[in-house]
Amino acid sequence: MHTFKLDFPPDYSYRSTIHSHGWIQLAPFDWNRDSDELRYAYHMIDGTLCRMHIVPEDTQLIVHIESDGTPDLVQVENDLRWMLRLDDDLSEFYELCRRESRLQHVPGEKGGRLIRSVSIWEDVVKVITTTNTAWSGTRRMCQNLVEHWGNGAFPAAKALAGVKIEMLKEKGGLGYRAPYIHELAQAVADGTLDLEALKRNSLQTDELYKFLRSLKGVGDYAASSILMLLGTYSRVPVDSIAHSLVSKLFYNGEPVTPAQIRACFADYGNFAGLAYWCWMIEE
DNA sequence: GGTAGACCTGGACGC
DNA sequence: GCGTCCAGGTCTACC
Repeated sequence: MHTFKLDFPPDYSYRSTIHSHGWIQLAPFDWNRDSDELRYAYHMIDGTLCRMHIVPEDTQLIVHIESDGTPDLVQVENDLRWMLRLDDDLSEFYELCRRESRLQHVPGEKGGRLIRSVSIWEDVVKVITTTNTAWSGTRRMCQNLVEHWGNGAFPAAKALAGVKIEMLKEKGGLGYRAPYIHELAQAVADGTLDLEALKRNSLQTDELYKFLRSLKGVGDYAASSILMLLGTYSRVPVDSIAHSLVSKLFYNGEPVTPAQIRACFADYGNFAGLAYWCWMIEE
């Protein structure tokens, strides 16, 4: 067992971050309501299984690491900083929030940091499992993947690439998404696709969006959601919730189009998606 | 470029 | 308990 501490940046809230969206309800995340402890397991680059126990204490995080090998603690810290967005600067977004009554609470709550998985691979697969299903279905699919092919962590692309599509449908409960996720796993596993490079990307939003849309199973909503997880917030992820929210708030319950939804948040420019998100979770 | 239908699953509902 | 319907995004074929 290894233990280290991480200091919070001044405008950081651990609670707001882990509750920023539903990710901590998806395996391998495991949140303890009473202690606020967050557990998470993942395979490091060298394949070592790393289990984290994260406990907040004043302005610090106490991080306990269990591993079946000798973990590279520098890498673990970097992965954790990515996952909990400890290095994100949202000051520009907070300035916008202060001018909008519905978002004025966001800077005070130090909100807007969307928790994410350690790997882009895991987040892309998870976003695909959110599509065309209820949240309970997403939770079930993620749980199945972790249980059957991840040894307690989210399965590596290599692990899923070797599984038959029929098995992904049957045991994973992925349904028609199984071939999409299988194809993605194969491309990542054989090196054709380097999703992790997106962490260091310098692509323009449009190029990044176009690239994500080229992945099977990733449509407009999924690509926009993945962009948000990558820290690019200019696109609103238009799903059924967005339709009903915008319809209720701005169009008197009348049906709305995706263009009308985007137009409602256009003033937020590079933060349109994040503004929508903070707006939506408040409703 | 826009539209219709298929994809898959679980949950709600009626019988 | 069983059957039917619906919600939830994306893909493909077609116009």
